[in-house]
Amino acid sequence: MNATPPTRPPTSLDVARLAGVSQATVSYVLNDRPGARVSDETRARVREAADRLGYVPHAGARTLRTGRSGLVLISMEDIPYGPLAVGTLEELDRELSRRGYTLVQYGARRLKGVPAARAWAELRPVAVLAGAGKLNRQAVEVLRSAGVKAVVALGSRPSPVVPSVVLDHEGIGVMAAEHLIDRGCRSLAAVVPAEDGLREMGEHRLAGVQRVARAREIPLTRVDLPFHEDGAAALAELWRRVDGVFAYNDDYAMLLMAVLGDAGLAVPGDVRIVGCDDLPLAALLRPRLTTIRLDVSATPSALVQRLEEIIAESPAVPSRIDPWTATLIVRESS
Amino acid sequence: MNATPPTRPPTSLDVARLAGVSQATVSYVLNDRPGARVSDETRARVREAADRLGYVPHAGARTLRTGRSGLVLISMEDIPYGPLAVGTLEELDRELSRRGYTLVQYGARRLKGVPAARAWAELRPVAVLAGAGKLNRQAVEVLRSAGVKAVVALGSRPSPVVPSVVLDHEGIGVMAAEHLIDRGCRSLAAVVPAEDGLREMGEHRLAGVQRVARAREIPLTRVDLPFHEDGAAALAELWRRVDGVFAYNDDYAMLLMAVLGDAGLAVPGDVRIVGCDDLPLAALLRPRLTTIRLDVSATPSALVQRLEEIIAESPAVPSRIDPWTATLIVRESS
DNA sequence: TTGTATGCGTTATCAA
DNA sequence: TTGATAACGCATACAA
Repeated sequence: MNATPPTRPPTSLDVARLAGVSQATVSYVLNDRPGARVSDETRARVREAADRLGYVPHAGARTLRTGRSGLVLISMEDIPYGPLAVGTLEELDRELSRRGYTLVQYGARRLKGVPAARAWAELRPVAVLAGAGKLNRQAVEVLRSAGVKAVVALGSRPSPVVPSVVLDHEGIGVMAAEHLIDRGCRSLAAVVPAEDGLREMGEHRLAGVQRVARAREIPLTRVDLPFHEDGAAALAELWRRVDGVFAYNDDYAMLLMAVLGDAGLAVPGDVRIVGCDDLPLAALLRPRLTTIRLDVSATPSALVQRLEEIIAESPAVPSRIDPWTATLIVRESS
Repeated sequence: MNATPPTRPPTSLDVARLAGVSQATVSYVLNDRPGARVSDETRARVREAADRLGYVPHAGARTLRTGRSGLVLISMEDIPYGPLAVGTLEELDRELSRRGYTLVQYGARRLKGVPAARAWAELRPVAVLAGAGKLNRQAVEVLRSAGVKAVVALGSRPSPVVPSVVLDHEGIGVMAAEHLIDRGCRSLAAVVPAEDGLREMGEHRLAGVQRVARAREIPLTRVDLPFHEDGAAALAELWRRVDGVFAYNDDYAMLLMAVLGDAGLAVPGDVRIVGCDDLPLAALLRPRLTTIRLDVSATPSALVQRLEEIIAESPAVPSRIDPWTATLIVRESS
């Protein structure tokens, strides 16, 4: 059993010694600074020495010296789950690292009474993306004061205090309602999930449905529903009174289709259902499900571009609010 | 429009000045070091000054000074998606932050030819969790040399070079096969997904099915399948030749149920199907789906405990390999 | 009970 | 072309 080699990680000074140059020269070569004029031969020696030692620069030291960490923090909890979010996140990561930033997902729980924003601030990130709910005035102030250039909210509504990436849940409700009414539905229901993480988005989608229903004078029933068959089945009477349901998302839509089938109702004959998310699974249903998909394909690059603008201008107080909106696509497959 | 206040973030020295004490005292108070004896009155003054300034310590500087970052890195790409992974990750985060560590999800793509491990090493994390595939000998060497105490692989098989969290995919295949055979199936098929991210796990699950089939002398057909109806439907002949299918997971199981239904085959009358993952959605199917669930509820705390042991012992070369295995639960709901 | 001094690894300024 | 040298913010051994 070998004794533990308590070897320190190699530093740029170690590299310098091995290459027989000064430590400053190492820094010049490895960052190939434009201004520095170092002979090709020296460069090669430095590079080889770094390789041999397995030299890896110390991010903390660099951040301390330069004042820039290059970190972009995004909070884990505030990203809705599913294939859409995963793909978007990967694209965002790609886009950011192309420009020299590093995307890092970070927990957003408060620990021992310390608000999450404070933990984020310790890393001195250049930008923070987090749920609108967590970015109250105080949190933003902590971040700003720690030198965070860009604070961006993620949510269903624009944040009053920082620029926001808005997922247009109301728009989803609007499209769903119009779709159903255009196809002859005259009595609507809209599901609001009774799950903690989903209720808020559910209410925003509901708001969109409400707007259309009111404008077109169609009665609308709000249905608060946990994701269980029993609860949905218990509402059998309700389902007989309506001819169109916006099910919140595809999962709920599938739940309803199962329950309505059990209750002897035909879909879409007796009741039309619209889901949301365009889940691959939903395409397997018989009959096929009509669904609404958020098109966020353009969001990552647009977001990164705006981030760079904000970082460059570095406005202490944002002069204006700039919500972005993802666009909707209806995918009708019945 | 206010001009940008180019205010530096406040430092502990700023706090010291405002409180009328030395910078060292600030450090003592804010970390309440056991050894330091500071009067309650001074403590209060320091705390108040820190609050007033919105002082947030600089993680990079602290890391540089102490040699410990407290960061635990986990690669984003190597976490399979879905509700199970999300819950596990949250639990892991909770568990780690209780012990003073900070979990951070980090991209695993290589950027401009720089291997991911090098980017991880720059942050000087205390531990790195990543897909077994990314932790080859060289990557581990880079991490070790950068002072990473614990490197842990995530995968379907124990890594030969570092301790591993093993998700027992072979065990899943074994259980599925035994389940089917015990219920009278005499001709099996097992799906291997033809998607890049899934194929490997598919092969491991298949291996388990194969083992059982061979032992019990049951014929087995391997079915490589992309997630499309058409491909599955084209295999109509195959489905008629078997009476039991392990569908890889619940998504594929639902795909098969749709296709088999279209082909006029009864489930489970003509063909039995076993899925995996225990998706809430799968419970809605008629007939209900038999599924296998990995029980990883104990994994986070066990993992963190082992991490601390490894960090404490700090073995330069791991003296032995310690795979963990998640346990299986069959949830039969037909 | 508190202050002084030092060093962590890096980048960047200036002089040689 | 390259090499000293200082400074970033913090924690800590030691002196007062």
